[in-house]
Amino acid sequence: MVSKNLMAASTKPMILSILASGEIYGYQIIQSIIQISGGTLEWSEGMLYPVLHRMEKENFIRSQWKISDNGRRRKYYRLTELGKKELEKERKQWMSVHRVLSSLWEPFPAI
Amino acid sequence: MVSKNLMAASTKPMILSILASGEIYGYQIIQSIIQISGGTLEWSEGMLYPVLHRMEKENFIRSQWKISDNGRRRKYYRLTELGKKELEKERKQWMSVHRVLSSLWEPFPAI
DNA sequence: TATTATACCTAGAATGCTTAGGTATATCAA
DNA sequence: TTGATATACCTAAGCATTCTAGGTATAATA
Repeated sequence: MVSKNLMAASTKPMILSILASGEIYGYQIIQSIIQISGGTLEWSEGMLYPVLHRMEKENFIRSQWKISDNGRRRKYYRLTELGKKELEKERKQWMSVHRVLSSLWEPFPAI
Repeated sequence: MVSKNLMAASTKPMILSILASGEIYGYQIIQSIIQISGGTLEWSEGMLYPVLHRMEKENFIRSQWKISDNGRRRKYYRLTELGKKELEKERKQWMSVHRVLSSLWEPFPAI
């Protein structure tokens, strides 16, 4: 189980990162995260969709309805140019925090 | 500048980590973080003190007033046993999220 | 004597996730 | 054919938590 705060901080970069490798629909994003994390991250639909909607409003991603082979309607998302830049920002931010934490956790912290 | 969400997720583990190496007072925690991060993380007093108070209420840390050499009163904090366990939890959670992000960012993600 | 740095505190605004619901349809077993 | 399950989407409102913007007090310095 991952804390609320950590969830909140990681959803956006994760979604952007997943979308960086191509189009994908919401429900599938959840499955991917569960799979990649080996079940450690328990993403719910209720937390995913609002984030997707907000990111679309902010022009980081764009959506398109499609009908799959089995007749289901799915909303596919893809990254915009702005979204690619945002991903880079998020990645840098995450890494800068991670570096600080790492240096605190190392038995012999860097000077 | 680090996003609000990422701030929210990292303050607690950072404070616990800093306190793991010994007693320290609030104002000094801010200076440490600024120094360790090379100025990347801009911690304010307004965000630190409420977190310290909450963590003390939750019994992760304990405080004690002391008078420094120059006569200033300072509130020193130290980790409790519960706080040490909490730090371990936080560290594990952070790493599990970091692993997922890393695998998404690697050009050749691990199978 | 005035300014700056140190050192603490908090109310309330703003933000934004999570809970807890909801709809609709395809598949599959009984 | 009927019921259960999985798929696939959505949202209102509660709740938690930072951040803004103030506040107090004192030592050091100009």
